Amino acid sequence: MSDTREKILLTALRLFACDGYEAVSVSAIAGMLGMTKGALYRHYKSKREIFDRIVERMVQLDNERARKHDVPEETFDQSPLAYRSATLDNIKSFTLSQFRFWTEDDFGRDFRKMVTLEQYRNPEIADWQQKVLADGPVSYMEDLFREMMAQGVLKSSNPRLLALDFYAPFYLLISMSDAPSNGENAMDLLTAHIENFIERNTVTRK
Amino acid sequence: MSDTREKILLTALRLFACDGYEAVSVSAIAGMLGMTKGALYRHYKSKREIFDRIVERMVQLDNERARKHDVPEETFDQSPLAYRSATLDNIKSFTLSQFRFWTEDDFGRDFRKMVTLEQYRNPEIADWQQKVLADGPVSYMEDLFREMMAQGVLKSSNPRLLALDFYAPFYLLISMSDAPSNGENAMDLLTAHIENFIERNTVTRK
DNA sequence: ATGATAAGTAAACACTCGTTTACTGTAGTG
DNA sequence: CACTACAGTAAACGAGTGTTTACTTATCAT
Repeated sequence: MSDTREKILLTALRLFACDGYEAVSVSAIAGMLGMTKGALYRHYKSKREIFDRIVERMVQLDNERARKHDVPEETFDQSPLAYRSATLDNIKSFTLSQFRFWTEDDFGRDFRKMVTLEQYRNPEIADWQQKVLADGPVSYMEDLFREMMAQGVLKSSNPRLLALDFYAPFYLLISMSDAPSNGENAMDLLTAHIENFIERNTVTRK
Repeated sequence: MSDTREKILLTALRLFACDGYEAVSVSAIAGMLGMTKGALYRHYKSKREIFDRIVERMVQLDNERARKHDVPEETFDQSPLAYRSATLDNIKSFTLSQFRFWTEDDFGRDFRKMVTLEQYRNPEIADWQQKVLADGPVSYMEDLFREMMAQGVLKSSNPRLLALDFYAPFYLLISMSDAPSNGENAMDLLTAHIENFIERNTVTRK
């Protein structure tokens, strides 16, 4: 069955996430699954193919999550008040969900770590890292905040700076959660940051 | 002369910063310097020793910079007003100087990248990364902000959350500066962030 | 039962790894 | 000049790399 194929992919990802692609040997992957490396080549035609299938899986997963969590169009037609609270709640829950994925979900966490280790020698990976984890989210939030300022939901200010203020703690807390010691209160800190951010930047209603 | 020894160290660091320690071969280091790997062993007794000397150098450099940029004690005796502006100016210039070091200085930038690539398999490196680049600066700023709140320089709020708000953009902009495309305006964005932060959180003087 | 198909092992392949050894210049000193 | 110390080369070492090959099982439909 193709269950072995899946186990190989996940085991390889776990090792790639810790040591990097080059430092992980085919023998190590096979050995961790209790088989010889010859058997592994029945399921993948090369070590590189495992890596490519992992990336392919993440791209697919990312598209699904983007389609699922995209801002629903119907909220635009609602009243400004409902739109405000709905959008802010959406942003908060979406952000926390994303954080959980990159820090607690096995595939998300391992893939993010692997990307971290491969970013400087693989241009495709570098692009992905910027698009999904660094510059991309900032630009996305910038556009969203600019729109919300125009609608009078957020106080007027520099939308790019505001996006940086909102997203940067998300990014730093991910890195801090990689240290085994202080990985527990990261979610609480992020939640407090988001609520603090909303309270400080929302137009006070009458 | 020991000039060759220095060239080996810097060349190895450059390669480690791109590909990671394991993925860089001794032949590659020697080849980049136009010599054979046998000659390299006249200057270092092993590949690992080069790595250790690099870390040793950074520890020493870091101690020097810490000693140099530490908050001068005399400012504590000055008037609250002078203390405030002096401290805030110090924080701003210190932060910008640090940012330049990690993004523009060859040794600082390469070492930071190498640390990024080795953090998940080297506990010593992981500790360093947290202490110098992630959790450490946040805790440091937290203590500083708590003190400044007690002295009435900053508005009262959660000092840890405030430290996160201040430092996280610094951390994210470093990552963004690694992408070759958008590495130019990072300093400007960081400057704007700091000025914005100071303006928003300083107690308005009469 | 028989043949086919898939999944596994063990060994070999050519190559590279980090490291060591034997040898070659070459500069400086008595 | 002879001697020493150093910096370099070329080659070999054993171990490990990704990959291929020949061979062994076990499952399963006809």
